[in-house]
Amino acid sequence: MPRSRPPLSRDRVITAAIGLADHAGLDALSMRRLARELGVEAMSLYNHVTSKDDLLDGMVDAVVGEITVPGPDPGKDWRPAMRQRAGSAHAVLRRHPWATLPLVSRVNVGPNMLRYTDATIGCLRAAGFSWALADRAWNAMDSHIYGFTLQELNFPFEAEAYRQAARQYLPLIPEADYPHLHGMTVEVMSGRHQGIQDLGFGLELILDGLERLRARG
Amino acid sequence: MPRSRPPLSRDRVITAAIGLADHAGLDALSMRRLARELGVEAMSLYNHVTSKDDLLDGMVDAVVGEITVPGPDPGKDWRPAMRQRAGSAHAVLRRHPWATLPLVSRVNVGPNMLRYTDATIGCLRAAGFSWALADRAWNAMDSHIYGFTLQELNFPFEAEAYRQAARQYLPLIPEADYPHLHGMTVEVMSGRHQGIQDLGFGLELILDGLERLRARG
DNA sequence: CCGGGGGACTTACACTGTAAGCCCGCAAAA
DNA sequence: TTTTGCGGGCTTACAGTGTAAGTCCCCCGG
Repeated sequence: MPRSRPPLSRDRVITAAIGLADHAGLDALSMRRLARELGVEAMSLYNHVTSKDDLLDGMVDAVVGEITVPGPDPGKDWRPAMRQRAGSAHAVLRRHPWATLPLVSRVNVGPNMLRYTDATIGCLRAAGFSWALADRAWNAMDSHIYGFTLQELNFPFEAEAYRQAARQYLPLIPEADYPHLHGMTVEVMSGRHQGIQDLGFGLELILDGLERLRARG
Repeated sequence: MPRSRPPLSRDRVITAAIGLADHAGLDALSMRRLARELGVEAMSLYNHVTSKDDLLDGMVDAVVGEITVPGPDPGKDWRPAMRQRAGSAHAVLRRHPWATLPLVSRVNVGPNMLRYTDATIGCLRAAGFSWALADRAWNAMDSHIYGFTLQELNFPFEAEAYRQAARQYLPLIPEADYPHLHGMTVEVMSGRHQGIQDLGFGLELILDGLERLRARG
């Protein structure tokens, strides 16, 4: 006898949707498929979610909830807190590769998102940033985090796979037409420097610049 | 008598698709709708485009073709060339607001894209960047450009409209729960500093940091 | 014991991308 | 001039999408 399944709920729907997107991609997330995963019919989902967009908003906010929020008092140096914030956001977005696009391409005002940005602004303010500078600083750091993560998602993560990809693309990049890009590709293939960039490189440039502006008052 | 329309071609299809996406949004771009716009049936498009993804690739590459490419020799200072490149990319992506997402979320190897990155790398190399540093520099700058543009697209452009938006969102941000974000929102509403950020702020931080690294060799 | 309501269900609609096959008109070959 | 081939537009069809509307049943409070 099929035991009566646990009752549906908004949380169960969102959690299942995240799981589905995680291992089958966002394209595979359709209301019918998600319902099947939950042992339910498609239209039943609409008792807990007003639309697919609403579902997506819930998914994104749940993912943002996984990010470690910076503490309110950064102490003498605010930069470690921001490094940790960026690292955590990046790690979470890597765990849910589908999430970055909806995160950056729609306004999100879920509770986790609000808490996340509130903590960030609070940390900057406590470190002595003016409102205006905190706004710009937050914007610059997030631009980097999201932009970097998006670019990174298009490429293989492992160094060896990255070299393979370079070799695969090389025929598309004849030296006569694109000498510098060709050279860069060969350089990557050689392994002399792996193309895997780290988030920290650009982030440190930004943090250093911000610290100078902050100190200047 | 209806004069026979000009013959279809890949370029005509792509150009019409860009026009449609520009003024009706990417969601409105369906093969049937695009065909109607061209006075043709949907399936006819497939004689010039292998799939909708192929069409999207073509559209993105055409948009990238509008970006002004940096010259090969930056002279004494490479930074003006990169400023101009970033500004041009940003302006183009603002002209085609739908384009940033497909640009960052898929691998693009169209001729314009290749030319664009080739010129960028060439410019950095000519300025004395090592392969490795040029790669990281390029990555950091593009992360900022794309991340910034994406964030910006979610908000109104005009200062007054921005203040309006802040006022509209304020009820969602009770001071008790989100004191700092609330404070920031009030600050924006007051007009003491307009939330409109400029691309240059973060970009200059990155350029300065890169110049230091370059000079250090 | 008897409503009433919440939640899952069925059906239906307009729309999507695109595979398969038809058919006409024009250009090159005979 | 006639024949032939074929490129490019056309029609039809299919599986899949989000979701509006309406039905039914079960459980819980009065």
